[in-house]
Amino acid sequence: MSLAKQKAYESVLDKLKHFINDKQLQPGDKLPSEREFAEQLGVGRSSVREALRAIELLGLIETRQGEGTFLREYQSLSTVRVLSSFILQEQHTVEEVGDLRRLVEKEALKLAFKQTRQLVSEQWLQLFTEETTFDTDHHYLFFQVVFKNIEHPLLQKLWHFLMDFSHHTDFIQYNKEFYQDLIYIFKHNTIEIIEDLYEK
Amino acid sequence: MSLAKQKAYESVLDKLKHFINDKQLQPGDKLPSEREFAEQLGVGRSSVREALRAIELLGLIETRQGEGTFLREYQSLSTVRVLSSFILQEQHTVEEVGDLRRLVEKEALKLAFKQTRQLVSEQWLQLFTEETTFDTDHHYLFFQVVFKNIEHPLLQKLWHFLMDFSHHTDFIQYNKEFYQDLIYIFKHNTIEIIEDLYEK
DNA sequence: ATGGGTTATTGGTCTGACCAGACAAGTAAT
DNA sequence: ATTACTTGTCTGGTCAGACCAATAACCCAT
Repeated sequence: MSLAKQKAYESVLDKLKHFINDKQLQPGDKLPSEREFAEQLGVGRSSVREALRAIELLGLIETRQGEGTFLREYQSLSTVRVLSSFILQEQHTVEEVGDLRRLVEKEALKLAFKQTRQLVSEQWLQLFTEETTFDTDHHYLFFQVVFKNIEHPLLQKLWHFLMDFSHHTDFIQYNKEFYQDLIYIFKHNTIEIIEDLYEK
Repeated sequence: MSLAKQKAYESVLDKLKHFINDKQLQPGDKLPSEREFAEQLGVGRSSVREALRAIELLGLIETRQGEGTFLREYQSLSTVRVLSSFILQEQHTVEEVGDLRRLVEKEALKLAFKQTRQLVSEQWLQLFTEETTFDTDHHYLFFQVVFKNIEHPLLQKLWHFLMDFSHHTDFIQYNKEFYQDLIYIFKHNTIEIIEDLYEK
């Protein structure tokens, strides 16, 4: 039926995906050489390269001439840099990304509240010094604490992605009270208040 | 100093960026052919292809054999989709995807409640016939109504993606009462109840 | 053991070839 | 004149081979 014929480089990506999965490869591990992989899959080396270049641009792999191709820790920064350099201001998506980011943050806060309420609030307090500036970087650190303490890699990755996007397009604006309220809530209040905090 | 020598396909991407900018190309417009572009830039066609394949994977362009390469409307989540197919290889994420899906659905419900409460509940009622089965397909239709009525493409795309994933890995199980409760809430209650419904 | 040169391997790049899909112009049949 | 077919020429899709550049592995002389 309506099966769009898959391109060679796309099938290479699928195979690569399986390969990584089967061999349980970790970041830093070496992938097969381009020539070897091409022969294994029965495709041309150029097709393998197209696939590798694509995910290299995504920051998923790193290639070193003379050495090989290596799995990399996901660096969403590079992705965002590439994307935002192509996408000139799409106004509505910027806003929508912000919505989604706040949504994810809120849910993460609730998880943190349930799971590691005490631990998080302690680490938060350490973030505040005399000269704390409440900019995007501070926001990042603040929620970094949250995501590091909850067990939810997917939520964390999504958040990172959304943060990077915001970083390059918009500024994150919460006032000082927002963070102070959160700390107070974690110390004294109940979880329902978090919802209220985000309703405004 | 620290100029890491740029790869050919990366310089192609830069040039392409400028090209799009200079010519003020819009989504749907045609890019130069691979051969022509290669000659213009003084690089091989394979390098041009590596660049194009990379941003094709990002969903920035669309190629049609025999016709050419065309600029595409930016699909912000196509990136996430690609990344996810690589990142979501760990087993424990099936559950996490479910979490995220419920999160998105809940937020969408709240939006729908605020924006098009009446319209949604009317359309919901039409979904229930005598022989309604409460399976994944029904769940899809039920929330399809929600997402079609709220103005949030990003949330909608993310939900679609998560639904696709759930479809292939897990089944979505809510009992009949869940949907009936929602309809009742939209008719008679206040928005806070939605939160309660998801807490159980 | 150590240093240095040689060799093999890997990615980086280009070229040329051929296939397949799309399309327009030209041509033959009606 | 209209229609249907053929052909040429665009386009991307793919492959094989060649060569360069950088690194790693090896071997040998010291």
